Amino acid sequence: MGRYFYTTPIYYVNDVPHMGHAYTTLNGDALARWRRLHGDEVFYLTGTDEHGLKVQRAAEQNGLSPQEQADRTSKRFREAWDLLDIAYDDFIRTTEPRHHTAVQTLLERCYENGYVYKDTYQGAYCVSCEAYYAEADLIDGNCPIHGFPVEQMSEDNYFFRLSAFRDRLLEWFEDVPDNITPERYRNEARALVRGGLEDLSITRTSLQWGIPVPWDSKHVFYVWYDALTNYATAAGYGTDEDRFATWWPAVRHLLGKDIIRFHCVYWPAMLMAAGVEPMPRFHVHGWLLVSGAKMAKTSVVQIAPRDLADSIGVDGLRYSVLRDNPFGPDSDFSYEALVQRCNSDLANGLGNLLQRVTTIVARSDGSVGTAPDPGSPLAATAASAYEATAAAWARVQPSVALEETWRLVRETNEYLQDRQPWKLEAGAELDTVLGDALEALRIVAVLAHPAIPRSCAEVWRRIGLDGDPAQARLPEAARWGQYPAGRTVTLGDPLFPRVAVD
RNA sequence: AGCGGCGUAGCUCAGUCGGUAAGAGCGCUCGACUCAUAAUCGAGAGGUCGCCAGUUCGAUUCUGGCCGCCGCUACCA
Repeated sequence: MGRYFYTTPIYYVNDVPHMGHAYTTLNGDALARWRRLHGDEVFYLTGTDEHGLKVQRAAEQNGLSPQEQADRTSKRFREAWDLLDIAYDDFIRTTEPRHHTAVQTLLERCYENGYVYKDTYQGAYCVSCEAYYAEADLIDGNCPIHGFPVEQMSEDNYFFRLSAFRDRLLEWFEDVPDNITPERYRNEARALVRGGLEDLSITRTSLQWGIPVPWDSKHVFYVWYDALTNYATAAGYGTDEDRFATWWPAVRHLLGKDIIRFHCVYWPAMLMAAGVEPMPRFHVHGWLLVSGAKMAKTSVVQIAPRDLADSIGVDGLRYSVLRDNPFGPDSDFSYEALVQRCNSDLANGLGNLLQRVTTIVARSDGSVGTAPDPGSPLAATAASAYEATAAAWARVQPSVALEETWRLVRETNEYLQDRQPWKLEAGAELDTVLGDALEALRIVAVLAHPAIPRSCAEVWRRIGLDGDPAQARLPEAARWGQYPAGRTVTLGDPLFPRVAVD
């Protein structure tokens, strides 16, 4: 039995949930469900990042306290994930006491180990923004937001000695060939390390909405170092060392490519500085693009998951997102493509298959299901579909996994076309053909469960099985021949109604 | 500019650690079927695997160059 601790980034509460957030969260949910199907111990973590200047600002604008602002937006993320059937095991908020404890513990260890020191931070400061800007961000020497001249300011900050970790980080890359996948992002992360690392300022005195530095209460930790630590917090760091020892070695971070630097360079260095082992593993994905524009930063095209789920269904959305957007490269995201995928794979494919099988069963033998043929030609298809599906999930390629699973759907349709059960008289041959089709549906319901849990449970129910495919245990559950004769099969409304294109 | 990535059928994408591997789905054309959600099944058309050169018995797969697109370049999560 394995152990898997999957994480999403924690989402910043100055923004409401959109498909960019949902993409990472759905992939994590499906991966977690796939592992649970194997009886593995799984801990799936998501949450919200609630400190920092932007939250303080948003709160002021809305006439709220920062905590109220955080409460309000954090709730919207939980609602979005509940709507999408995200089975998270923990939802962490960085304003929780357990997180304060973990951040203070982790960074105090870094401090005690000599990797944190006080120095003066100097930079271009915009008084209106109350924020520093890098020279490159300035527009003709002016603040990019207000257009006013910036001032050279300086303040005392604590710095993290990132520069001390270059060699150890490179050793980590050397020792762990799959520390970051896909490989393209591993290369990018390694290039960042090789390119040279400068120390980082990790505290602020100009800001109140943050976690206080334990050895110097005038400072709060800068929000990134607060945020990254959430993964350790949730595993029990600083509050439950036994629990931490159990889960930390199993940690796998899912993240978008835009935050590689923070996750794949800064975070491992912080862990090294604090003496935490081992290093996490990282699974990095690209962006969903809408007409070539990154969804997360193009406010006009921000799409709320709810709006899509309303028109194509929760499982329609889950399936399409996972199937059509390979985990790794950037991919195009469009409503038309979602609808197309729902109609072809779900309505015409799985849904229609279920409908034709249950219809024929309902017309014969009083709706009672029959047993499959141990020597069915579909047995080999089911076996290879499972193997290929499992291999793809293991490589963190949900789109490929679903493609492989759907081979069984397709070949079952071919099989029915070939045997023409609607022409057969009641008897052994008809029983065998229907038994085979029901068995194929049973196996598909298990293999597809990570992507479309709700629909698979309904398939399970309609073919007369007890419980839920979530309770099935792979790889045994994929073995051909387990559908029991004598169950009552239910004919219902189409499982996935076709979606109109407009 | 430096560093990094991407470029495979109309579309969305797999794949090749160099050799019968040029693939899938969708879309399209023709045909079959009618149990089923105008669904299903079969056949077919469609690509010099961005361009050029090199290494090799052989490259889409390796190396170099070029073209096109994109990301990062540090305190904006």
